Amino acid sequence: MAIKLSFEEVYEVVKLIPPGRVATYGDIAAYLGTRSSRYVGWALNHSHLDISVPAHRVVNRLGILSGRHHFEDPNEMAARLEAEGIEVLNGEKVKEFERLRWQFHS
DNA sequence: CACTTGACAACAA
DNA sequence: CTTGTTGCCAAGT
Repeated sequence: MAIKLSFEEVYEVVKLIPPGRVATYGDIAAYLGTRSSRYVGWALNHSHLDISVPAHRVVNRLGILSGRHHFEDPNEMAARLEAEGIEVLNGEKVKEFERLRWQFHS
């Protein structure tokens, strides 16, 4: 499907992440052809208006749920991941992140 | 156009 | 662990 514009580009990429997998801001940025991971996070910040965007599958390069504070309940992000079979340590870090990390366009 | 802001990344101290 | 700097780049003001 054709990539749209700006924020929607990020949304579309995030939607490509299958359940039980996660991706980093840097990976998404690279897939979009930019090196600005900040842009991805910033776009995701506006994604609250679009519930179809699985923002809980996006973590920083360490596998930390750095965006959990932006959910209404910080625990919800980890809860959603666990519901998909992803183990979360201390409710903030994805277990075996390197193995679960989704790689776009192999 | 100039400046600031970000759910980042990588490094320095 | 913390704080700070630099790079990055679209959107907001």
